[in-house]
Amino acid sequence: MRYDHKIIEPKWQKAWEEKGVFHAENDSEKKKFYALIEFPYPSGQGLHVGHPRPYTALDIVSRKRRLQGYNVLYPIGWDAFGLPTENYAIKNHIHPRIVTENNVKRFKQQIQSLGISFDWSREINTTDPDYYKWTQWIFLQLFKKGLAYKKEMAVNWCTSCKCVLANEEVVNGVCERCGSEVVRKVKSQWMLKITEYADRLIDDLDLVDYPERVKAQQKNWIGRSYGAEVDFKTSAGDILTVYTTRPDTLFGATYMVISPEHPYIAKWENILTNNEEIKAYQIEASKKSDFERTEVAKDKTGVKLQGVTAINPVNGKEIPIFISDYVLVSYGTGAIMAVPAHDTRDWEFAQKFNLPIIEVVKGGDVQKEAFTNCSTGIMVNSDFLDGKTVEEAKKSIIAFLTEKGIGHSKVNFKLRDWVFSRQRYWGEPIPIVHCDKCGYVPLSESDLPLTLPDVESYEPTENGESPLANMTEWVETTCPHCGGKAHRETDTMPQWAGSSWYFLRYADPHNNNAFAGKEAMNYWTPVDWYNGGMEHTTLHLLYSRFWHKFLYDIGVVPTSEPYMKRTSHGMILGADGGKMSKSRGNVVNPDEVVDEYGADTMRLYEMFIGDFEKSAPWKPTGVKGCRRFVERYWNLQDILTEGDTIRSELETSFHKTIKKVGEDIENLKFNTAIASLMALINEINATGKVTKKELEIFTILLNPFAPHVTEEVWKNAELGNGMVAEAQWCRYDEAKCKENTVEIVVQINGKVKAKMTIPVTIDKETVIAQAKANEKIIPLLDSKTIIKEIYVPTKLVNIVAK
RNA sequence: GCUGGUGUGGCGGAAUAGGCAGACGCAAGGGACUUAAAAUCCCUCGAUAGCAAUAUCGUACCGGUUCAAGUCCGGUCACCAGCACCA
Repeated sequence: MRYDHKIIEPKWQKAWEEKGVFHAENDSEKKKFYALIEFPYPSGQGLHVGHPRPYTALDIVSRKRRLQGYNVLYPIGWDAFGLPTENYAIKNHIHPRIVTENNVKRFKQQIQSLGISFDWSREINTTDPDYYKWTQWIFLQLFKKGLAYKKEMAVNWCTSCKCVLANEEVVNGVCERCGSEVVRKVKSQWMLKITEYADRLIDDLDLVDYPERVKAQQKNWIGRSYGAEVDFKTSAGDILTVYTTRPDTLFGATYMVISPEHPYIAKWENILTNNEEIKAYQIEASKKSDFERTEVAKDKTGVKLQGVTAINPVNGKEIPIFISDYVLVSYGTGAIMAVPAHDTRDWEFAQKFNLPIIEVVKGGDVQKEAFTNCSTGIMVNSDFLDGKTVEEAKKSIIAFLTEKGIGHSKVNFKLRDWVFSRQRYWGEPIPIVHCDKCGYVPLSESDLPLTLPDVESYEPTENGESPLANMTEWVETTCPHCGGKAHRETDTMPQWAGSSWYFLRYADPHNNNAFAGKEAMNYWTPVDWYNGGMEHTTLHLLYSRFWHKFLYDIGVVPTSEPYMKRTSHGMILGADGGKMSKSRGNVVNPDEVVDEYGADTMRLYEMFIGDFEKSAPWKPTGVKGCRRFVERYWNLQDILTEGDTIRSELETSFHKTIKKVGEDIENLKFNTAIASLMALINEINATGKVTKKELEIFTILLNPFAPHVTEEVWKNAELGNGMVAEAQWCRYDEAKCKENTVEIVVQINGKVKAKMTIPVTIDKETVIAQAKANEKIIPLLDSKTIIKEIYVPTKLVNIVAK
């Protein structure tokens, strides 16, 4: 019998789909398991071999769970709104809907050829009005709770996409998608108050099982810091409030800095005597993009405010105020107290402007550099704080400030609110109208979905308005509140909207009355295991946790966290070790691999390639090795003999392998699971035959990895007709995982000198006596004194001798 | 600079809880089968010395703990990812 994947694989894929064996049941008594992968963006390029890595990984887990008797939900859909599709549509004059349809068709066909056990009956698409109706519905709830608001502000503007970006979408000063320059632009934008959830987004990470690197990155991004706000009196009469994480160093504050955008500058115009100089600096600062502002980070610039000074509240000293762009208007109060002795930036600034540096924490040489270590220092030059540790000083100064009413403790975050509107066509319309009388008015829920109108041209406009703005007929409408004239919001939602809640829809994808039914969510959520890329840690993953918490707060989802467990896969690189990309010419198309070697081989190689969490280069010769393994397995059929037991000489190996494969799948160690199966088949082949029982067990263990060939062998060997319904995951006997005898090493002074086979039950004295009697050991111990004898059961004997 | 991670043969990578470093696979070399090639099967495969048995060295680098260190501790270097004037 020849192994022909081209016949076997389509045959089983068809059989699975016809029988619906992977359909999850909503009314089930069984235990549930919800596995989730990040649903793909159907791009024009189709899949490359990187895509199937996470799909295959969770497919293995899902298939194993089914064999263990779980009711498994492993769904798929399309995150289909977004710029690449829109740009393609513009270029080729095809409607984005058509482009999306075509791309989805191709993606679907590619994914189906891999034999992933997705429940296709629950397929969703974010661009489907029946779907985005609920995306809009959630937006309305956010609006009603005051968490969606419109604000005129400086935003990130991608010069190529002609569209605003969220902070999370700006990477190294350029657009995350297209790599073009990002500039600051003042625009009126819809914002979501993610900052309201900052604390919970950090604290609730304790409730979930995420990799440390993911938690750390989210915490970092949210950037919580503990400090104090302190009021400084100024000669202008106004109180200037600063935020500091080092209130303990207040006695060392020798000047203050406010950001160039600080509102007091305009307020003080009549008092200040160097307005021209100040204005010139403000203009200079506003011209710089964020990128430039960080590029010149080392060189401090600024202007002293002439005519206004401040008073240090603890020692009454008069200190100058500067403006400088190293102070950001968007963080804290936009103003700082500068303590050059204990802050690197303040130190640099003080050097340049020749300002006094007063040491208040002992431990460094503050004339040479700022001393910022606060774990060891002791307070000096600080009146009532002298002699205290930094931590003690923090507490007592905050108590002092609070008592005097000139300060209080304060928590700050780096996280900014989420800029939520996009000046593009291919996204969910924002269901809001603007009425001159009533302001921003939400559409009634019964008017949802607000569908995207067909437009002639999707081109982004030069003036920064959405292409929808030209659709007068659509834009002009009546106010749902007063019935008067009003116009629709023409910006659309960002790419991340539809993906912020999609996993909920899978629980109940055809529900017309809610985004998902309560019972369905109670049963299926939270997601048990979510695998996705690291690149989404501060984007999709953070956004969807935010939305979910909001939905929890308004009582429409049953859990406060959406995903119980998160794992992350490494990238598949090109054979040259670089990232796969068209321009490098190192892209491998899975279709070719499936065609030449079959989906089972492809899946095995995807998993065998290396540590799942690390990136690894794709090697065509490695694929061959996996194909050989599949054929070796197939050829077991030629040496099949009757027998409903495992032969005794293989018993230990089988039990060990069952244990190992099962555990490795749970721990993302697919590579070693496959390695142990390879080792077992080598051992079987060495005996020249295989019993039916042995083949059955091997087939079950291999099934999650290589589902097609195992189904075929299952049938050929007359084990049954379909594994999904019939097979059960194998159990192992812990006692049988251990050999009766074991080979141990004999060391002298930690170096291996001999090996011997002993029964596992042997006692220490006997082993050591045997070791000393070993013919290789006797001459080596000759004329030496034994100092110590160590026996590690089943491992080794070590004789320490001089 | 801060945070998280990584460093093991020619290559991808293994190595419970400190106990034989290099599992499994790839590549390479040799052999069998074949008219020949492919496929398959068998053998070798960290370095150095040796015909060999064997010996010495070897998990980025330096040092430490231990009978025993890839693994633990202290320090250094390199690389990857994220953040970065966040007071």
